[in-house]
Amino acid sequence: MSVTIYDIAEQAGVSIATVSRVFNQHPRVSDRTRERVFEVAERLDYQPHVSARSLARQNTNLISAVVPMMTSYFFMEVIRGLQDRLDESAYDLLVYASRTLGKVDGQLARAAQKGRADGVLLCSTPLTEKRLDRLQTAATPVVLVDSFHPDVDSVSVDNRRGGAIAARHLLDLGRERIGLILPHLDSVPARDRRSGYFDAFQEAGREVNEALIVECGEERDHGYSREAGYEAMRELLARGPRPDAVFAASDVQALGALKAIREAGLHAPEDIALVGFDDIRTSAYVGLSTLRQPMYEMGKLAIEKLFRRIAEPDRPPSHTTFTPRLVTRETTGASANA
Amino acid sequence: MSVTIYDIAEQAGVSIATVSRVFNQHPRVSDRTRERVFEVAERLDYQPHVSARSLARQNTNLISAVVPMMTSYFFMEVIRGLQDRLDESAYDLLVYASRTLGKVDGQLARAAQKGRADGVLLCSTPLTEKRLDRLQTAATPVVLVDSFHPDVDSVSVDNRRGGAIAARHLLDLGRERIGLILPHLDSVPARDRRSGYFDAFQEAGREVNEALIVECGEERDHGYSREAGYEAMRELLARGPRPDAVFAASDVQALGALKAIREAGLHAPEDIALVGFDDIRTSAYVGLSTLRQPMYEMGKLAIEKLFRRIAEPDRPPSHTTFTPRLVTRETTGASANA
DNA sequence: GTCGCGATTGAAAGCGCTTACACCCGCGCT
DNA sequence: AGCGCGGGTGTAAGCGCTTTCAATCGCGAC
Repeated sequence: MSVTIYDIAEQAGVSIATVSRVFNQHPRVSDRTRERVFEVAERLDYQPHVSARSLARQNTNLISAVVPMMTSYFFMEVIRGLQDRLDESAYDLLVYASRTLGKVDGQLARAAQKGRADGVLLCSTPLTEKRLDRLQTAATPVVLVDSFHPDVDSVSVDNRRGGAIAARHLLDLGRERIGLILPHLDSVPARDRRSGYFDAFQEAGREVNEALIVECGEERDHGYSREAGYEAMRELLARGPRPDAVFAASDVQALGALKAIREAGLHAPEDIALVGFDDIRTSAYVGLSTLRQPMYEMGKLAIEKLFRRIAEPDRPPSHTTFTPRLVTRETTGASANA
Repeated sequence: MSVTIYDIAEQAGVSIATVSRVFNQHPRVSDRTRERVFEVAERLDYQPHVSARSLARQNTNLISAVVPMMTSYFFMEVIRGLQDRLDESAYDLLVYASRTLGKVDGQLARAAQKGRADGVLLCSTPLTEKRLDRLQTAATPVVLVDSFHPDVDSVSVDNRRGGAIAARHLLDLGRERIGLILPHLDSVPARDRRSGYFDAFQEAGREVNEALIVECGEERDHGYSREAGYEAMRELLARGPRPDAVFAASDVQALGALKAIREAGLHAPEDIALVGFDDIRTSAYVGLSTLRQPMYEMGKLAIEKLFRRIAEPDRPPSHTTFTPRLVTRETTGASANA
């Protein structure tokens, strides 16, 4: 049906081996033959068949990225980083996204199926032993993004440190009653940010007031939602002596919290200083102080690491941790400049 | 190296054909053999090799999506729709994203390469004859998203109608001097929204005042940026008798415009009513009136159409146009309720 | 004039799977 | 007893490409 190397070989009067060599830039092909082959290929509008090539070469030039909750700005940016790096290579990107963490194992299975891709990027997903097993029997190179395992390459953010920076910032402002709004604690980053919050108090020689901590029980989006933040803030305001500062472990929640604050007739930062985490787009717009992660760079680096591992499967695992950067805006008293 | 059907055939005491049949749910396999094969496969941890299967079957179970400017919320949602629909199928998604329209042809070439994918989704990209040619010689089924060509399936939004609705809304508010902020006019949706704006004036028997139309010349993101909107609004304010309403052809621009309005000491909607287009996340948050497109549904439907076309390559092209829905919020006088 | 060598090329064996075709077998019929 | 039939299975020919190995051809060196 469609044109193959056989057609080209025939019309160019050479063997298919030679045609293949031409397309693979094999050095030992005479210039004359090369030109002839190219000429015929052009004329017939030849395109190599990807699957055939993959089968013969035993590689796919494909990278799969498993990305739960891709809706978030975080992953958008990460993926942008991936793409930009991949653009410079011959690899294409297979995206396995899902709304829930529950589907991750299914996606991972598909992503790492034999002959599917040359490498897998696993994002924001704890690497259980079972998952590791699957990946190892599949012998697929993996890089973890926003997650950690000692035996596997990873690119992540020091969420704990970030949490500490956030809490510290609020402490530095002289606030006394600093609340904490958390997503569902199944989320590893959430737990780490929480730990950081505790760290900051400890360092400052202050006691954490557990009454000021609210965890969203919501399943949907793991509690990473505006609504969850809104409810949490209302809860916090209802509970009793009101906080004079709040660290929301994600920006979407912080935005919900901000709404609750305003509805209560209060103001940020005067009545309640507010810090989020992530630096999503809206944050800049509304002047929310937050912790920014180098998402784009993480994406680029992840691909970089994956390439390195594909090239040298036996190199020791490498881990990179970025420290999130505090971005102070109106909600903690910086003057407007968004 | 890794386990193949030969290994299974050997250990199960059958031929490779039978093993293959078992995995393809071929009806004519005795229950006993089937069980034996499954048992061995399980034990050896067998996984079919994707490329080999693709080559033999001449299909890939892959769909490629070419998505310029994926950063936008619009595409996030579209992709979410794609994913949700694909999840129910055996297909995986290949994403070709790029920041600029300039790379689209390269991406399209890769996306539609022979043996790469069973179908292509081309988003927000005018289908030139050259592109159509390439796709037709590749014989790859295509569905256009947010773009139109009579010969090819498409799912799109009636941008012209949307533009008219927006302008009409402002006219209905009794505004006299209604400005228009446009992205770069290379963008087809931008041109259509502009036409709609003209339509509304015509219908209302009113004259368009060209002095109130500003087009962003910016190349980056095709002028779909906050900065572009900001500059455009300042330009508009500087030009002379100031508008009492503005239709910004995209929300990001509208947000920039809103900032410029506030900086000028003015208020929306009192001094200047503002309508955007897209309903990005931040819009709900800041109370920007806008036109909402059913992005998620578009994604789902696009896949649906692609599947249908893959199944029946010769069916006549089908076109679906969604009409964007006006969402009125504070910037055109609705009371706060975000 | 012959030999050896490197540069070119072709033949053919895969890569792992699907599938058309043929074969075998046991069954119910006549 | 002989026949046709259909379920269950194996054989083998691809799918379109890569790559090893060997063959061929000049060409300069002897």
